[in-house]
Amino acid sequence: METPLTARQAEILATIRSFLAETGRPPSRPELAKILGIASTNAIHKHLEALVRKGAIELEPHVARGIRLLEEAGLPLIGRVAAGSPMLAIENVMGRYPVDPSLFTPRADYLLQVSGLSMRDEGILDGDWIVVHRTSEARNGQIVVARVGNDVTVKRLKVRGSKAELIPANPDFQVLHLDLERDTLEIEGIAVGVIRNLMAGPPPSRGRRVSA
Amino acid sequence: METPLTARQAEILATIRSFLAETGRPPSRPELAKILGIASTNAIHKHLEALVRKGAIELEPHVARGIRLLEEAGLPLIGRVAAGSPMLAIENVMGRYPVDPSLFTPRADYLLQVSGLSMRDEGILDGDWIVVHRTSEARNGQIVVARVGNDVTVKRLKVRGSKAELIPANPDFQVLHLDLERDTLEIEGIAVGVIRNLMAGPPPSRGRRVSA
DNA sequence: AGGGATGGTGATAACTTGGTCACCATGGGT
DNA sequence: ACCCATGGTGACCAAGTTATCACCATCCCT
Repeated sequence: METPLTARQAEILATIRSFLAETGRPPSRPELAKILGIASTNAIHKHLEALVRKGAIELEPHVARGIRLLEEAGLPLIGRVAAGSPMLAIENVMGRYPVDPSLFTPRADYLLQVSGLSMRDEGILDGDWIVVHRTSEARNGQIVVARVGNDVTVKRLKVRGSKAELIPANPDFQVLHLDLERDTLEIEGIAVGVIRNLMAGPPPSRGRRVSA
Repeated sequence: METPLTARQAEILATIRSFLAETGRPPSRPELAKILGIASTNAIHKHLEALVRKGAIELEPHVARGIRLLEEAGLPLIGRVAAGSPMLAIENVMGRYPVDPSLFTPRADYLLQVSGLSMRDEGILDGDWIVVHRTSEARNGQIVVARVGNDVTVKRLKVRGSKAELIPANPDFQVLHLDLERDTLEIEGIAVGVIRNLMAGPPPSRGRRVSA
């Protein structure tokens, strides 16, 4: 979305989305007008034109229900995270994959490819995708995606008072001890799932990836 | 689908499916007629009525593009497999989940919930879902879903001549040796992926499940 | 004070689409 | 030889739908 949508336009877009999810077909202008409590289909028409201008939808001219949503489908897969860059920065996105966010709870927001074996004993292996729910709140014992300085890491979290521990699931790796009054610990999200592609083998882990 | 579709009806259905995938909206009758090289929209109309009778689609009356596909979405999750019953028998299906078959290669056909830790060192844990591609052909070294007698099991396959081995990934479990001239080994499919729901914990593995 | 984007009413013309009728051809089953 | 389901052509109307006109109100910005 190049230009930000107004509140009303976002409402129209959300209505289109839910209509599509419920009925399996895009709404017509009269249908949209009825749902939104608008008397004239022309108001809808102009809203749709605004959404086209702002790149949110496409309209097929002279075609009934010719509305196409232009959102990117699927979840972004995050590979190596450039130092200091926000997790979802374009440079970190390796692609989008058709994973249904509602398959996991809480809702999945993105995928994070793991490198290394520090969570091996939790069944998280090199190259696996962690399914991440974006949140800054995590509870003790949850597997979190954390940012410590410039590094992004996946570990089990344990907090007691001002002391925090990031605990690997592999005796070969060391627990990371943090003093919250001195060190910065940012929670990027919590791991809600794992996806492994067993036949993806060929390119065996090229490039630095987020260390688990 | 209660009644089997004719070849032509299946073709119509496939056309609707691909039109929907490409444009995001169901086709109108004239559009279908044009794609299929049919001159009269009435032929389409009668085909659609046939598809409704056979339970393949629903039609919203007096609504443009009011075609709804009635296929079950997502992949079936197979839990415990009743002795001797085919893998996909209704009694074995615990539900359907929105997993995109094309996310894995070769294409995913169903999900199989694993019980036990016999594949622990491959990062396959108790309760994980194995993503399975249905095939009777497997190559050496692949993780297969195999039926030995009445048991369904997930193991790594190794065949040499008439001898076969089903190898667990956990030293606490034993390799299963088979003589193909005496024992029956049916390959149900190969594992192409793993999905783990980290927050699904609550019901800790109730009921017998397919042993890995 | 004026201009422009946004959000809306009401009406109309033109086109798209669904529903239906009459009629025809083919193949399988009785 | 007959019936019947399937598959198709051609034509028509009613309803659904898109597109466009004139006109109005509010808010923000210069």
